[in-house]
Amino acid sequence: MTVTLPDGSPLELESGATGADAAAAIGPGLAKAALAIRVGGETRDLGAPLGDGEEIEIVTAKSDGALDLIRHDAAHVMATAVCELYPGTRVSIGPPIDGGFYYDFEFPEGVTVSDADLEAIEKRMAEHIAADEEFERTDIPVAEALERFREEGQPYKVELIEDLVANERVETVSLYRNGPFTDLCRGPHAPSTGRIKAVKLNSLAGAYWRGDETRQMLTRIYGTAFFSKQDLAEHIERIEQAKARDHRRLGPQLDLFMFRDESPGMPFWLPQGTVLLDLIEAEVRKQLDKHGYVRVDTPQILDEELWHRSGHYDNYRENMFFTQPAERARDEHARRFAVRPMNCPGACLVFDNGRHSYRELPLRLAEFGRVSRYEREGVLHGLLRVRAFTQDDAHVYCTREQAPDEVIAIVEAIDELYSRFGFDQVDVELSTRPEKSIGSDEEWEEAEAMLRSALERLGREYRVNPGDGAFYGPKIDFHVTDALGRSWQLGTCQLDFFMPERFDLTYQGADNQDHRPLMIHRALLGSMERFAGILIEHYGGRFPDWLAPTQAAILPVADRHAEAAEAMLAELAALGVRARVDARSESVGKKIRDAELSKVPYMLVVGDRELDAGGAAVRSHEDGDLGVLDAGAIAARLSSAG
RNA sequence: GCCGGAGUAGCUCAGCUGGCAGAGCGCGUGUCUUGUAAACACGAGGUCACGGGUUCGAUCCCCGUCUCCGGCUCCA
Repeated sequence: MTVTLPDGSPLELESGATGADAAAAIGPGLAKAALAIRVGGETRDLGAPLGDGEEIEIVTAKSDGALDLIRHDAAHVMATAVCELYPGTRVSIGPPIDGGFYYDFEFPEGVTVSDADLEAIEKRMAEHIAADEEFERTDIPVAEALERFREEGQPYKVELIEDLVANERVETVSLYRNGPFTDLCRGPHAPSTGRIKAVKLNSLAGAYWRGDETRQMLTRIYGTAFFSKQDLAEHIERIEQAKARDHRRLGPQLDLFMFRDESPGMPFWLPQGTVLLDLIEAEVRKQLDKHGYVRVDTPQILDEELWHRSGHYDNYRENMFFTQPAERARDEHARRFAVRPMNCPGACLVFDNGRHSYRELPLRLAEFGRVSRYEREGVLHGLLRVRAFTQDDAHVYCTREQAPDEVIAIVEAIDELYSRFGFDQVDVELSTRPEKSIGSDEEWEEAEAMLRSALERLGREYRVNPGDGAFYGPKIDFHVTDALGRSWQLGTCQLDFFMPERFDLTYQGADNQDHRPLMIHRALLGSMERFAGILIEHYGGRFPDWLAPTQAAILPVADRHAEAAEAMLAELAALGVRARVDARSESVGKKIRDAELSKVPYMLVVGDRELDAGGAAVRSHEDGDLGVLDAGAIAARLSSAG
């Protein structure tokens, strides 16, 4: 028979030949390097038989997806080690994931495994890898497999097989054996465990069986595997780098913000961080002005009744803080209040003030609105998941005809704003009706169609997230990719027919009749604080000149230069430069070092020579020595960079 | 909320099998008057997260609570 290689050339093989035979026929080097075979894009075991006329490709360490293959192998090896060390362990699933693999186990009653035990598991894995055990596939009938796993006391495997039968009507399943361990597995696998050249177990975590909160909590062990020790070392190095730019570390280090036990999940912004927030806000305001928004400011505490009207009480109560005045705390008939988790009801009350003509629409009400949400313990994460934050929120009231143009304008504002902060890749997601929601199917369909058509008019590619919309309407979410390649959700644009209904909002049309406006909820950055956290990580705390909370550190050489340094500070401040003076009795070297560590982009040394020249010796972190410049030249350099 | 881990000076961390609490940095004071990534000396700083228990005696062992870290679930 004949198969075709990737370069189009034919390869003659005896009928019944396998992937391994094909690799051997091409050359002994390839035979040794071969891990699997790809047939028409589908990866299979090297031992799988080939068919006449198939297009094949030998998978080696260099192929796409090869890492996933050995990481999957490594997951099996880990399960092997774990089952040996903890007899009676029930195994579940162990797939490769981005950057590594995991396997979920249920340990026998009374056994707890902790990070300290990972070393022993790793050691046992190393023995199986050194033994270079083969991965051996067998296909057996479902009935036989069920019996086998029932006998072995592996209920998770039994459940998986039962689901395969129910969902995919399979009649046989495949088993893979390596050494003493046999697992239900679709494959494919490399020929043997020795192909894993470097493996490391990272961490331990609880994980619900099948991701379901109501089901058994399993113990997940995370690890990673590579084709060389060096690749592993580089991977560890990358993780270290990500740690170094973690905003939770940089925030306190650079005096940007802090957290305190007195208010878990609610950041305290320090003077330096507040400057950063103000700078971010200024950029948002530019977009507001450009796109015809007016700003409002509404209360954070509102009557509980309002939240019943808006639907939040029914759909969002678990995440809300409630509050009442002390003297009424015990009076069950007293008015009850809630701290707002969203700004929209307040905006609706603003719209409800007075009568509106169709000529006023679209009415774009923007608010930097502080919201508070009760997030469950265990989900808080630095600035990225908090209990109180400021949304760069806005609610656009418009007619149905106006809505598509409004959505398009919002997408454009988002693109402009993100690129200002160095994010050029923006991914768009459309989320549709969730289970817990209000309104009719027809209205949801109309709203979803409206969002789709706006995206299509923009020629934007987007992904659909079924069931992920807000309870009052479908939404478009905007994601950016940061300097480390991680994706973050920022902005959102949500269409809402229902809130105007619930608040009985109307405008007077050209026909002199009352009409219901449509409402668009939108945020460009989402949470100001979260965005600041993302920016800290994106730039690793080393902000561009225009965004640095402190742009220049003025460093007097000796105590006698302090006065000149203060004069320079005043001059720069007048020119809009954010500078500070380091007047400590320390050496210049020390002051430079401290300024560098606090990631100040410019250091201005003021000594006898500079006094004569009427300026400061400028040292830039980026470009080094810039010579002596006066305040005007320094300010010009900073503003041109912005 | 769930699983695993952690909490010692402002920060980073050491502290053996239970026996009076330690370092570096930072901070304060003094000396030096500093020239492009760390001058020197001295000093102050602690309810060892909090509450209970075991013990002659607890930072250390046990129980509970709070917070943080890695995940799971959740993220409207």
